[in-house]
Amino acid sequence: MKQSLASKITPRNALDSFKTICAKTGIKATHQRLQIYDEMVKANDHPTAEILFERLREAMPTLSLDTVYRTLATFEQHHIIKRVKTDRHKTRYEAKMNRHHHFICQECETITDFNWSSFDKDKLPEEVQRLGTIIDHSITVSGICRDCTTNRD
Amino acid sequence: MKQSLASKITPRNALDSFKTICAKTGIKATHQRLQIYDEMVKANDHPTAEILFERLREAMPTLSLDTVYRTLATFEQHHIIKRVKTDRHKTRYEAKMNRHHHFICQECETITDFNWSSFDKDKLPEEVQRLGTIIDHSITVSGICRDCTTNRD
DNA sequence: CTAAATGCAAAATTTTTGCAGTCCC
DNA sequence: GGGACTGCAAAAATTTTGCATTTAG
Repeated sequence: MKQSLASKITPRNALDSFKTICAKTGIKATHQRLQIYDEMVKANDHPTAEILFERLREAMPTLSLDTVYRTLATFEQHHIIKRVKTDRHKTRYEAKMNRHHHFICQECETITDFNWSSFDKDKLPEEVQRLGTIIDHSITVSGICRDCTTNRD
Repeated sequence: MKQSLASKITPRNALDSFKTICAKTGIKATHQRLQIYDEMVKANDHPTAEILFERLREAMPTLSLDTVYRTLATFEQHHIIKRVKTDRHKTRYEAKMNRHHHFICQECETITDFNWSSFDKDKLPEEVQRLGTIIDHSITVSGICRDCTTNRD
């Protein structure tokens, strides 16, 4: 996989680096985008567009939900963030761009990242490579998280 | 993973076996469910609820889309079919219940199944097992399929 | 300046729900 | 017969779009 622009950026210098990302991708560094990106980098809970909107609204009362949607779509196109595939309908997003995998709780919908470096080193089977050009791949584990298991009747 | 009820059923005897599935799961074997299940077993293109509805409508003019949604939800609850996670909004479904993985074309949204038995034999890392009870897991590969690569300008 | 981005409102898309009637077990 | 299921219509939920205005480069 191609090294992504955002992969070297830590929360600490996210705001400083965002202008560089914009310069490289050719998108404009607006106030809204800056804030949305910052919030995405801080978030480790794979928020939906709506959740992100609620978080940002406090500091930006005039922000509109459609701008959040449009911005996230733009970020995704430029590989600044990723969509996360879940079984549910609401699309969720993450700014963590290095390779990792997801555990998704079927009960509470919490998404937890995990690493599996020995898997990451493996090549995908020939059969898959023949299907086309591979851009990305990851493992999704679905189950019931510890919290939900404990809290069950 | 627990062996699913539908996994031994081939298209040939799908209709015959559907009543058995219903008996085991305790759901009623209605005409609509029979037809929807049959269509799902025949389909190898991971259709959406709407596409399935269109296919069935010819033979069942009074079928309604909400019944298709409700039926697919019921089937999913009883592990008769699975939802397929895609980046896009429309939920897609499949009746192939044995372990396999997906290649999803980012251009045409075609989902192609592939097998990777050596991966399937591996245990997930300890780190993941600690997150909770694992129900299922699979690999999603995203890329551009051969057809889309060829047809590009 | 100018093309791109935003906010507002309205629409489009996808999925769910209430209810009255129908059908399986 | 009784509870589960269906169809209809209407609503809910999620995402997208058109347009006038504002803003970054």
